[in-house]
Amino acid sequence: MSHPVDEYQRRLAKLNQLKEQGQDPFGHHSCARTHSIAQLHSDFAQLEGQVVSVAGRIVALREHGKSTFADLQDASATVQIYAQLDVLGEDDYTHFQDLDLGDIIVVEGELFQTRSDEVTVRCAAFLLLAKALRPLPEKFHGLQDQELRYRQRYVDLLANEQVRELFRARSRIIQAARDYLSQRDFLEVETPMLQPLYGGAAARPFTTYHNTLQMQLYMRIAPELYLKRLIVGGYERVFEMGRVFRNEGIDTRHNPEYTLLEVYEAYADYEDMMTLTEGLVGAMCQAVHGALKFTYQGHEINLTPPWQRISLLEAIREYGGVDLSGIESAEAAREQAVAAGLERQTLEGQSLGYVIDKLADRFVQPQLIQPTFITDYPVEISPLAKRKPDNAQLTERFEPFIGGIEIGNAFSELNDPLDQRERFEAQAAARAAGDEEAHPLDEDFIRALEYGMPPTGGLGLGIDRLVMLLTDQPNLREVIFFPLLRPSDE
RNA sequence: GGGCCGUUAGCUCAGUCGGUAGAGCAUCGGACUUUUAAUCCGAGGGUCGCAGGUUCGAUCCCUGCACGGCCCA
Repeated sequence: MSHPVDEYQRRLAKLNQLKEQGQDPFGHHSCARTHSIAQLHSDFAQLEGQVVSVAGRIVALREHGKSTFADLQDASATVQIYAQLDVLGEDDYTHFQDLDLGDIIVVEGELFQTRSDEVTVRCAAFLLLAKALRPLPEKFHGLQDQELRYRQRYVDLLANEQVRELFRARSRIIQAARDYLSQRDFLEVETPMLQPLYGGAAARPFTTYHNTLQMQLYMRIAPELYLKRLIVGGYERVFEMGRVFRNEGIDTRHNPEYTLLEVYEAYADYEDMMTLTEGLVGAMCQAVHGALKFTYQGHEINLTPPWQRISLLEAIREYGGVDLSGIESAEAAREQAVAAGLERQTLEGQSLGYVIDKLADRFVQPQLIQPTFITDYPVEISPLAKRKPDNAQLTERFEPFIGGIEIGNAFSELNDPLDQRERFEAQAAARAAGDEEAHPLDEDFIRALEYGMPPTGGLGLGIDRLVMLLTDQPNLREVIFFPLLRPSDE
């Protein structure tokens, strides 16, 4: 080799050499596995001395001249393979030595223990099932570069066991939520992701186009308005867990597409939704911690019900030191907010409810480490929630917070079609005034309410954020397999 | 959108008060039949993110850009 050859070229040459010898690693191979690798360990007492067949990726190679050790990894575990010249014969042993880190093989041989008690397969035969043309990341540190980890999650996963485990935890958490609801007779349903009109949240949508129908469509920002139509239709307990799409910024707690759980229960109200939230989030926590306690970024968090309940205005007074009692105009609230340290510019022209919400975001939310329900949100920022019986300016709504993070939103659903129309009209006015997150008016949804919707409690939970909390991750992107990134140059 | 930080070998990271760079792992060659972050001997591998500027000379200083991270909006 007069010229330096890079690793990819080296491996490609090996692949071509194999093909010339009549072997195609990517061809059809029967790879009858007798056991998962985890079974070799768990059932070693029974399997010792027997011939087993396991398959996986080579993640380590230790060559000793006339014998070679390899570590083979499948989805369940890792096991050591021992290849010996006098067992395999010269040709096969040479082929074994030609294997590279990352190659995927199937190995057959007797199971034994080395003198240091390592469970090991004595390789009697092996077959290359897939050639890895690219080298693995560094074996001890794995792949650390955050950008690469997200862009090439497959490498992150194959190199970092803790990342594989993290996403298994995500799956268990989601399964726990489904089980919890199914056991309580909630029906899992599916509603449109492509919608002619979007609604159910304050957010800007992604827009798309249907060619044949020649119409603009929106990716849903929430399933809410469809799920409530199903309550009108007579189902009493429904839920949907699925992706929603919001055309807004990306940060440690926002990804443009994320997984939202929405639950609706007829003949229930927002207080029932608090109880449901406590039970549901508790079950999700149990699924990964086996208890109602966990640690998030150094904070001990206890999910034992009942969670703290405090109204939005009380919370602002208690946690933020801003007393808005008696304040009725947006201007007066804005002055208070600016005095407290909010930027005037962001509050200009906004409603009283908006100012209150911003005060809470800034001064209250970060302090809500233990699970807390903030209740009684202003009606102008809650266009789908029922008003409080004793105060028409507030709604029967709450947001749950854990670890300083908002994890959901819930209310007694507004079922008065006449009030709903007025709310939509107020939203239209807000939109005309420049609020791009205001709801468009959905005539068909009002018509559905006009057929009569029973009193209903509704709950939305941000699944990614809950997973982030329950797995102690500081960044939402850590719990989304393929977070959205700008394309790189390469 | 703003501020701060990062981008050096395939990977993990050092480093150069401005004189074109190092380690470990990985790779290649040699030794080694119970090792396991194997060990020992030897070797190759870099447009130091991209583009300009300052300078005799830039990976290092300056400006812009790209991508990412953290914080703020």
